[in-house]
Amino acid sequence: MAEDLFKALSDPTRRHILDELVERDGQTLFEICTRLVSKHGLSLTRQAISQHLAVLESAGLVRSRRQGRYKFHDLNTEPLEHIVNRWLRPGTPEGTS
Amino acid sequence: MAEDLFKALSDPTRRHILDELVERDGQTLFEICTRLVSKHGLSLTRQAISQHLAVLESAGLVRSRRQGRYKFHDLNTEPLEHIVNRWLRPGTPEGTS
DNA sequence: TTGTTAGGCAAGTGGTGACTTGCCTATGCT
DNA sequence: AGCATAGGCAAGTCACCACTTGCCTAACAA
Repeated sequence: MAEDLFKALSDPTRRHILDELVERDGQTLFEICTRLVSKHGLSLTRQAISQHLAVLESAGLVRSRRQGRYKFHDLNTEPLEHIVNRWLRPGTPEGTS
Repeated sequence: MAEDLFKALSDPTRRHILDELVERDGQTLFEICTRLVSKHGLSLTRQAISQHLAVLESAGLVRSRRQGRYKFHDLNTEPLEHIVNRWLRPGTPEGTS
């Protein structure tokens, strides 16, 4: 649903998580935690990141695959491509690509 | 700022306003109010829409021009084009357009 | 089996944002 | 002038969301 997508993107921490997954796909929860702390200076609990990942996953922006006791998270940019086209003028050159 | 842009898009009423402005550009506040009520069944106060328009305008998605006692609102899709490119994989075909 | 690591579940709290209500200013018409 | 229309300002309420705390389960290693 579009509602979940925009709500997922509305939080800056979740956008930082997406930034991390663009750099390196298939990260685990603890990896994302430590990289958010070291690179962006965010001091958040593991549960906070876990909840953010759940929101991103329900929005279709992140897909997760469980492997043993690890859970790897992969980015999925496909939902992003629809959100801009919604408000493009009919006849605008960018819409015809 | 990117923060304002995503926050502006996070509200469904604001997205409906953008939908209205795509259909007909340069609408006034009362026009947007009546069309939101008639087409989307939203029952909102004039002030609510006014505040939404202020948010959209501070995000750069709407530009307003005052003319007499009327204030016309125009859509500006330019900020939308940056938000997708942020998370496109380097090397993805869509990113090279 | 004991300990450690990776992750999940659930309740509670604080702050922000959407919406309303009430009143005020400004433009245009007669 | 007087009145109606188009819009703005400010305070107050309410619900939702981000975040924490505490405890629990599952997998691997010693």
